[in-house]
Amino acid sequence: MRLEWLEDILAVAETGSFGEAAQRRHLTQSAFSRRIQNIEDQVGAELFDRSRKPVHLHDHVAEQRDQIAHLVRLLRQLQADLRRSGRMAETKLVLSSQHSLTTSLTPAIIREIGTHRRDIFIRLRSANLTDCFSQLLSRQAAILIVYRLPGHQHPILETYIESMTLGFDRFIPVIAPDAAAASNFGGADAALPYVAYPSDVFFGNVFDRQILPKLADAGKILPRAETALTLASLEMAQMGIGVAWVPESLAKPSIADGRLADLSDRLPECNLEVSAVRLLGEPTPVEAAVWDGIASYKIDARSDMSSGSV
Amino acid sequence: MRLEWLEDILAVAETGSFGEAAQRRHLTQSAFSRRIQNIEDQVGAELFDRSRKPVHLHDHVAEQRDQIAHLVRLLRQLQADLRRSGRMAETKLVLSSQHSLTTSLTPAIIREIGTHRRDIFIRLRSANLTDCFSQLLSRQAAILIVYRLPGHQHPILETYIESMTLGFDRFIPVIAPDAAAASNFGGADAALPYVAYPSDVFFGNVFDRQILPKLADAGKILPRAETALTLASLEMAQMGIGVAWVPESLAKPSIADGRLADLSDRLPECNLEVSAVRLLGEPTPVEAAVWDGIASYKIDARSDMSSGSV
DNA sequence: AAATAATGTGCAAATATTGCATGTTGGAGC
DNA sequence: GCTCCAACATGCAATATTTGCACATTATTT
Repeated sequence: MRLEWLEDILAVAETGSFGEAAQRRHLTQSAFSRRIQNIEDQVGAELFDRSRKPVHLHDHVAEQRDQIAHLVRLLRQLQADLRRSGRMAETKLVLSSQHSLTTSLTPAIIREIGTHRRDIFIRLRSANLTDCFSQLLSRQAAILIVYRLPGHQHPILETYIESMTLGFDRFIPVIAPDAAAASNFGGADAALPYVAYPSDVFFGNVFDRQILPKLADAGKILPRAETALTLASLEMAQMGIGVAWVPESLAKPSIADGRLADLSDRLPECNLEVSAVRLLGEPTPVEAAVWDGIASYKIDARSDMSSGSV
Repeated sequence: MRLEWLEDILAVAETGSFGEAAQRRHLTQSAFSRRIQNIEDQVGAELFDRSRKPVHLHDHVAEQRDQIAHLVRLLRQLQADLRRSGRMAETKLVLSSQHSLTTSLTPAIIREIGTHRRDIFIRLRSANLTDCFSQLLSRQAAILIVYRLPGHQHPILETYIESMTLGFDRFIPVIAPDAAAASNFGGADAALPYVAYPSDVFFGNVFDRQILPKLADAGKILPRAETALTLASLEMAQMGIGVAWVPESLAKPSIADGRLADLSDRLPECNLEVSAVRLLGEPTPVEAAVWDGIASYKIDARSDMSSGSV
């Protein structure tokens, strides 16, 4: 198995044809065709369905597509790590943050640490809440930056982890200003169109437990779209698809320049806490330094979080 | 980056020389030497220190050794999955069990499911407790078989998971029979030699919290060896290194044929619960079937667990 | 039943890999 | 410091793989 092969397979999956994939891989179509044949020989199975043109991924390959993409990332990373030649051998650290924080608070934190300790190299990963904790448990990440509901627990027992509150944020309803004007959210006539989260992601949970119960008439809300990504939800709100509940820090720039209206005075909202998490135990010196750096960066998200670059 | 290359690097890491590694990789030393040079060219960094003979891994490569081994496993697995050609596309499931259960109860469970549903293919993974939960969170495993202390919680909040008690086991002290006879465990004269677990693994925790407090004189125990693996601990007890606390189900065969003596009448022990765990949410049909199969297999570990093959 | 677009194949040139024989080099022993 | 040996590198020729080009084949469209 080779990284090249995985990239070839993904190229076909993404372009939908050998010809286009060949272009992308900088090969003639014929050479590419035989490369695929070779891959199939080596793997020992037919990967593509040639009974139709253009070719089509076999089901068992499509199933592995995410895994293949994941392995491509890991292999590239490994190559980069091997090449890095240990120049900063003992001063690197993986920090994982929840997607919705990766574009708001986390960059600011990393920048802050960078100003204090130029010798520390931080690799930022972005993932959903459970993946973040999964990375922490498997020590693929040393520190997490995640949201949590004030007064609630993290997904992992506190006996395994140490956490630190960095600041506060709000989960607020927003919508495109024209759509806000056109509709009467206080009234009970029209159903409220909104952008939903799947209930198995963090903000889906927050919505179900904190927002839904506070809605005057929960039956009168109408999911118009669903996405697991907060950024996509924000985008849909801007497009006027419906109301989206998002972290205030994320919506702040859009609200400031008028692309979004804050509806938190008319619709329910709730508070969020931003916290840093690490495993209990003996931290490495770098980990301790970064942890302390983060500690010195505690801020009030409501005023400062949007200062993180987007 | 290629799987072959990773295997080459590991071969050098494990054998400590190009010559031996070449043999293991079925190549002449000269060909192997140039392969390594080629790998270094492609990666863009020197991987081995040739200033001494035999060659020596550079630090930044040694650091990545675990990651490389991990990637080798993932790539082999991917190849197998691609080759499996979807013959059993929708009827496979990953079950992860704590190391100490992988050799006792888990095989029996899998065998049991196999008799009911020949069409289901179960892939068994073995890992430590936190890795098991990490796999569950990242959906690399659908179901876990793990120990837990009666009345205690799993490492992950119960709001995310569903668990089911399969049976009971005991965490008991054992030692080689001759060593047992030679020493007076009731008396307070001699320090008690024992095999310790690191405190960051599950059984280390169990020992610290459940066994240590019950020892008459905790100062009088003397760690003679430390291992994270229960099986290694069992082995050391058989070699007479000291007392080892292990799950009764694991020690049962050795106790039965006289290689180990059960000291639970003279030294503290505690109960363990064996449970199955899965994520809350909509299970796939296969997952539901396996869960039900496991449910029908609830047993009393004290009498039946050792029936699992070793 | 063409016409067309997508993929496969024969062939020769270019590259890459290997084994064998042999050259170099670190380090252990004196 | 010298010698020798084991460990690694390299020259070379044989072999295997990969590629582009031109063209054949096959599915889809009209």
